[in-house]
Amino acid sequence: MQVAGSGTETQPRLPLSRERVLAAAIKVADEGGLEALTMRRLADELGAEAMSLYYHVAKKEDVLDGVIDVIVTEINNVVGQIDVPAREGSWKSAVRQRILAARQVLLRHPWAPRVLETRTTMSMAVLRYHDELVRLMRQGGFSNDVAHHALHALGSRALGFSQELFDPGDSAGADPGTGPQDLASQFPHLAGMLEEVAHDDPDSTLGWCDDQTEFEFGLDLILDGLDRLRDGP
Amino acid sequence: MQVAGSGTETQPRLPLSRERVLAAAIKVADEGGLEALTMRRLADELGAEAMSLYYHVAKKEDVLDGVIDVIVTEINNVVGQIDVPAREGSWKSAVRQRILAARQVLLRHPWAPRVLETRTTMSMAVLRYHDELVRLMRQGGFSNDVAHHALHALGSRALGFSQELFDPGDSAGADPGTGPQDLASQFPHLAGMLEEVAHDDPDSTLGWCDDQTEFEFGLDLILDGLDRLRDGP
DNA sequence: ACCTGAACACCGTTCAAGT
DNA sequence: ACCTGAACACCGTTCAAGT
Repeated sequence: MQVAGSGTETQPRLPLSRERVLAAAIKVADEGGLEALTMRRLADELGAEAMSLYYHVAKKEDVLDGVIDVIVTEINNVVGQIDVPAREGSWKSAVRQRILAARQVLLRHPWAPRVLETRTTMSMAVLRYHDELVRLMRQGGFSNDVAHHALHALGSRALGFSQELFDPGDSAGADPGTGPQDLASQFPHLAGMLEEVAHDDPDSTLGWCDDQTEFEFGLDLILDGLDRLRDGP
Repeated sequence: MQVAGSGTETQPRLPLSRERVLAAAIKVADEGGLEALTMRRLADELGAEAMSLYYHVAKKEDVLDGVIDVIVTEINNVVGQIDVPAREGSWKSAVRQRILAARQVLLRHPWAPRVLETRTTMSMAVLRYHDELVRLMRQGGFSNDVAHHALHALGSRALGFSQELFDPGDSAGADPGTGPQDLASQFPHLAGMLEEVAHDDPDSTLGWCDDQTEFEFGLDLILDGLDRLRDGP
């Protein structure tokens, strides 16, 4: 039902813009997953035709680039409100806090890491985020060389997620005998491990078995290792 | 030009099979990248029609599952030839060797990690690979609990690759002033770091800036950290 | 300037039909 | 049993045309 208006002003719909397109893209992906994000469904969300989008974005890849920029900018805003450490040795908790804050943002957009990984051009926002990490590490006493290694070692963990290829809590474990042979007997060490740790893990995050506890374990392992390397490789 | 044959036997082309389809899929992706791997081009490679593939595989996802299984099986074969450690404390080099061997296989299929990450069902071959890692860690004195954490901490590194969101050697660095403002002044800490490390990195591997040295640095950081946790969290 | 309809070249997949 | 042609529902994208 269209509000026809009184006279000459015609505003049947607020006009499209790059910002509106990107916001709608995030909404569509949040609600329907990444496979729902097509140009046609994105246009639907905006009450327009697919072809109209091309006036505001170059192509679909441009939408994906833009969407990542919006999300990482949000991360930068959240992270910018975290205090910089006063003490010298507190680089670790400062970096840790930022990474966990970034993670909180990405948890609201579980599809975003997959898009982030496929970007070929470096987003300004991603550069800014890492620039800040380097600053904190330098202030914490790192050499440039170790800071550089640190960025590589952290990899995608720097932005708050990690790739889990293997989900111990899912396919093996629990009830054995789901396969042609008994899984537990095919993979005895894995099965034994899972039996003992009783990996009950109801929170699946970011789509992989990558829950908060395990993420922090891996993160701290790396941060502790880096801490030992300060002031020299 | 078809070899017509002498009489009644008609073998214009060896018949399709799941194995042939998967082998062709790997070939197509190796040669043309992941975006080249469509059902139609895959059929072309086999001298058949796209629709014929569906007699041997259920759907495209099945092709991707199968292709990963083939590659990780190859990894398992390579890794199976590595000696198991005699000494007790050598778990680390045993795991390290396996991971670096897995990496060598994946380096020949740079598109494979991206497919691996999107699998929803756990491959038997991936289970087997991780079962072996757990075995080595248990023999090396790890508790099941720490071994479990270790798998999570390694994440995709266990199979020889890591996600690099940020490529210091690429967009920033080198010649400044490519953007609207000077990149080096926008990201001073990053620029300073890059200037000092003079990151000349001609080998791009797996498609990300994730070269052998940096991969091993991150891997060793994690393995060393794990070593300290043996026999207790 | 902003938006659209029709059209193009491609997808994955189904299904009835061929041998 | 194995393979195929025609067809369907969907993509991203172009381009000339509308306001």
